[in-house]
Amino acid sequence: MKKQLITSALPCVNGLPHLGHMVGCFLPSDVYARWLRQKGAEVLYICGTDEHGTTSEIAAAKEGVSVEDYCQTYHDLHAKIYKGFNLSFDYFGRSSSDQNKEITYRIFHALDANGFIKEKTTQQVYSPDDGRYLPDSYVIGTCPYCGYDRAKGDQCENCTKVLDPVDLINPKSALSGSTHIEIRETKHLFLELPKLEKELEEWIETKKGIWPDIAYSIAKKWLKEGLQERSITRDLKWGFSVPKEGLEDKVFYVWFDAPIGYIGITKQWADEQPTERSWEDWWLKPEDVTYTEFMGKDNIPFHTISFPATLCGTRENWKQVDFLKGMNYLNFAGGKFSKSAHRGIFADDALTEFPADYWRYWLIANAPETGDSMFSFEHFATTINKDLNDVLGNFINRVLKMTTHHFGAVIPAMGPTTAHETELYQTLDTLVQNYIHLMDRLELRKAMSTLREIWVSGNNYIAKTEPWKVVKTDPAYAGTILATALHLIRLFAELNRPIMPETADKMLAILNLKPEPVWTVKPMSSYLTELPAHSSFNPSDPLFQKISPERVQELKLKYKEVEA
RNA sequence: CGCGGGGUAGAGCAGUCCGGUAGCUUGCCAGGCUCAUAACCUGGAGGUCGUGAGGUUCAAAUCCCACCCCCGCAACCA
Repeated sequence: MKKQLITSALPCVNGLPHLGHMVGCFLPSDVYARWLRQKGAEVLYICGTDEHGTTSEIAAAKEGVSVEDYCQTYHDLHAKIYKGFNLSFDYFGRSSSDQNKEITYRIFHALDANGFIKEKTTQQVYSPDDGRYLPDSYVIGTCPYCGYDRAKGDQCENCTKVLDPVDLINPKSALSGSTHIEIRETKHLFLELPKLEKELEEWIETKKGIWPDIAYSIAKKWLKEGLQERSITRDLKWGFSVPKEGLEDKVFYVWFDAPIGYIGITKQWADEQPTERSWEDWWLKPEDVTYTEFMGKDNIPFHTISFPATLCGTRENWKQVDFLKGMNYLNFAGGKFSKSAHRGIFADDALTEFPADYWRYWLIANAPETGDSMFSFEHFATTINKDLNDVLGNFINRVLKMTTHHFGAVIPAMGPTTAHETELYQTLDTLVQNYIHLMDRLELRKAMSTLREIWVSGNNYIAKTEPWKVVKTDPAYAGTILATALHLIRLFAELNRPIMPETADKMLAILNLKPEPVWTVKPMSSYLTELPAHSSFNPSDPLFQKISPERVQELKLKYKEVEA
């Protein structure tokens, strides 16, 4: 297997992630990274905070701290939350790192040398009282079309007309409220995307039917409309200063250096152990690497057009994305997620309510793969109660209790098997193959539905063999049944591992086992018979707890979920 | 006519590319079991597949056309 490079979209350092962000890129990428590692692949899983841009500058000013301190604080906060969700990044870096600066400059110089960078004079809004240029959306005024008096300079929220800041009547700064607004001419650099359009189109065409529809169709849409020269610099202080004569007081636009951050962060990782790690092995030897990107749909244009074009224009042999897992949005039944309005579930709050594995399972099982999906506490509670408690948790519990009661806390000896076991082996051989196939293809919801079927097959086996009866007449066969069931706990643990790592470890710990670094599927006839007889296990309390209807009501109130 | 996605049992979804008896989960009803977290297993009821007595076809959820409705995005808010 080739080396597996995995990246999750870099979260903006401002603002904390909510469930939509978790399911949009972090959790699916983590599940995939864990899955591939478990299969024995050499994986490098990269993420980090995206720190540049106007928003960081302004937010830092509001908190009265330097932008460097602000970003450090929030970077650490992000890292802590992701750790709480058990995201297994090999490195969680920063787009503002020196390493990223170095790579960004290298790429910029190559693009410039190859004639893909163009200098143009543009008109920008300047606010003398704020002492800075204003992004379009930071200029507010009266919409010339509908008269709405709080229209933003990029678009009127009331009539949805797309605007230019100069169109606004009585424009003022959204920061200071100052009405003293100037239009200044300023030089900026543009990436000449039209020159690369044909190459991009040919490349995207090779992804038809391979990438998720949403990724392919969004890329095609941009190409169909024709690419435009895209500005890669901004009049800001916070960012990488532009290494070109006459432009040193400007910085690169966040969308230029953020995707390059995947590479820069890889170098941060490599620099920690320079003798053993090489970032070039991952990014400049494309034939050795399979690269999978994860992101929400808003990120797709930048990862299918701008970033590939950026790499392509260097004429160096950069690794381009092989598979792009684009996700739709997870919405909240109570309306848009809003931290300030305390509406919706943010990642830090989520962990105070339930263990990470509850969220991980629900979010992956309900991932918005084909369309936007909705989070509601009702649905969450039903899934957790039914799938995790009744089907999986109860299976483990009934097997452990029954075995302990009749045989003590040891794995009973495995005797001759019957048609029941043969049927179980056949069912599971098929289901496990399906599960592997779906996980490999990143069809997460279908994979979870198959995983559930696998758990159900355990309960089904117990129901058919009725060990509580058999033990009275044929204790040896009852031992075989329960030994088989204990083996199932190990199987389930291995299959659960990418999704619910903590639970999987607990399940293995019950059997006094440790996760095997590499798990390879074997025929069930051998996999479900190989644990040594009479080895002890640890009876455990139920692994999951149910969520009561009262608790659901409390949560709905607390997070402002309204009735549908 | 801005762009994209969607409208399939009460709810949440699959099936649509490559037309051929409408599937899954949950909820509901009944039965089995009583080892287990009042859990588990089995069976059943429930859908004119958004609308058009539209087009193509022996056959349409699936292909074509028109229309309606919902969600998201609109390139300096990551």
